[in-house]
Amino acid sequence: MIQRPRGTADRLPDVAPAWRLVSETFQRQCELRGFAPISTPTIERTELFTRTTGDATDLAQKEMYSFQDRGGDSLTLRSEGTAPVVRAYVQNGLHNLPQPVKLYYLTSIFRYDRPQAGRYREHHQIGAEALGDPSPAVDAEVIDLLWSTYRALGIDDLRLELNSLGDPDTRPAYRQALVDYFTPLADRLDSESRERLTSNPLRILDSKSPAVADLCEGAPRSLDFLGEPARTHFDALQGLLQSLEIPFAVNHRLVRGLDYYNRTVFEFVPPDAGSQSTVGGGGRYDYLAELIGANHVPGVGFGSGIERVLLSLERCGTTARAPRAPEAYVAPLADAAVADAMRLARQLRQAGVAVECGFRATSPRSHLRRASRSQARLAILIGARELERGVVALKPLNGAAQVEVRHCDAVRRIQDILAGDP
RNA sequence: GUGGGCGUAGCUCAAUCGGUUAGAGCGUCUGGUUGUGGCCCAGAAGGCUGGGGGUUCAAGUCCCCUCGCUCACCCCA
Repeated sequence: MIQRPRGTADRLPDVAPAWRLVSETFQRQCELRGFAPISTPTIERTELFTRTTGDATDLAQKEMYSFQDRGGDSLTLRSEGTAPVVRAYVQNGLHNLPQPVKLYYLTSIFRYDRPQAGRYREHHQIGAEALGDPSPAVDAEVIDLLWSTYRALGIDDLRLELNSLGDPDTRPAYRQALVDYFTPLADRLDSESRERLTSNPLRILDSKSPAVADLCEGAPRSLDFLGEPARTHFDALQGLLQSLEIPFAVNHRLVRGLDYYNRTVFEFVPPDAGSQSTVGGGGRYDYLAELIGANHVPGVGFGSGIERVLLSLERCGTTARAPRAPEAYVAPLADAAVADAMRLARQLRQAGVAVECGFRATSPRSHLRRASRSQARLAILIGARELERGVVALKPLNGAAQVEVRHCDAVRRIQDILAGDP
């Protein structure tokens, strides 16, 4: 049998309540802050991702779902949320709106990677981007949005880690300092880190190898290389987070996996920090727009994996409320009653009553079994007898007595019964 | 891309040393005398034992390959 592609998932109805809780909670937090929804295409030109993400990143080197379309263009399934939003901002002239432009999205992300716990080839992210304003307050606002979303979901055990990577004019000096530090220690680095010494020295700091981690302890810190504006920005951000009472810890080894970040980077990580444990993360990317050939547009944002938020939700014991159960169940007992049953069901639904309809004429026993299992509070029976006399039988499923009402009064009487009036 | 574990019904699991027609619980469907639910009872449907090859008189069981799932590495969310 044909099965779903590796690393993808069918989302069955039983997970819908939790999923909806996450998306609605996030949406509400966004709207409380004036963030507006945006969606971008599932496919983008491949260069959008390769030029922004960075050539040396794993994402660009081996994780993109790229293909040629029939016209010969190279397209890529969205591998990351930020670059498409920046592209859309520029392409649609959103710089003509009051700045910053605050946007949010809920979207699928595709990365060709080996699946494991909390990691999929297609996963989903909630994300937000604030474009057009370089102020540290915008960084704080964006972090507050994500933090508040987690809190509103009952997730209170994530650790916020923070760092600043500085600006492009100071990055080379820091990069060189790292190279100078690690080069004499090269024989103690693993092969991957040795390669990064030339390709992407910052990412050595990210290594989980214990031996490399030890070496990182003594490595130069990005904060010591910040220029004056970046320094001021970072200090201001920390002050704002403190006044918002959002706890955080500076992590000198936090560098993030995408190259376009400058200044602020942050991650929310769970306490049982496994290896791929980031629940959400982001940062500032003031030079991203230029990478795709646009004018300068400062920006800051984040992405958070919904599947991982769901894991945190479970860990913290948050449960979503069950979906609405049908209130009434309409049971045709004779073939001639099916049309009537469906018509009555429609009238009830138009009146706002959730109704499940039995589709096949069968025994009362069978219908009532279904009605019970459907959680409906009331069964509405229509058989040959009822048709003949222009009535329907209403049977409350809580054991109360069955009553007969005229067909033309049915909707009103049913609403009364469901409302609790006799 | 690398390594470990696991693949039997929709789900959770049995099946002795390699031995007859692969079973159970749950779930699903049907029925339990006239048109009345839950509980209970009965019955039915549902399996190429992931797939392919090999060893053997005989394979769910042993061997090889492959696919899938899963966990970890790498990396990300």
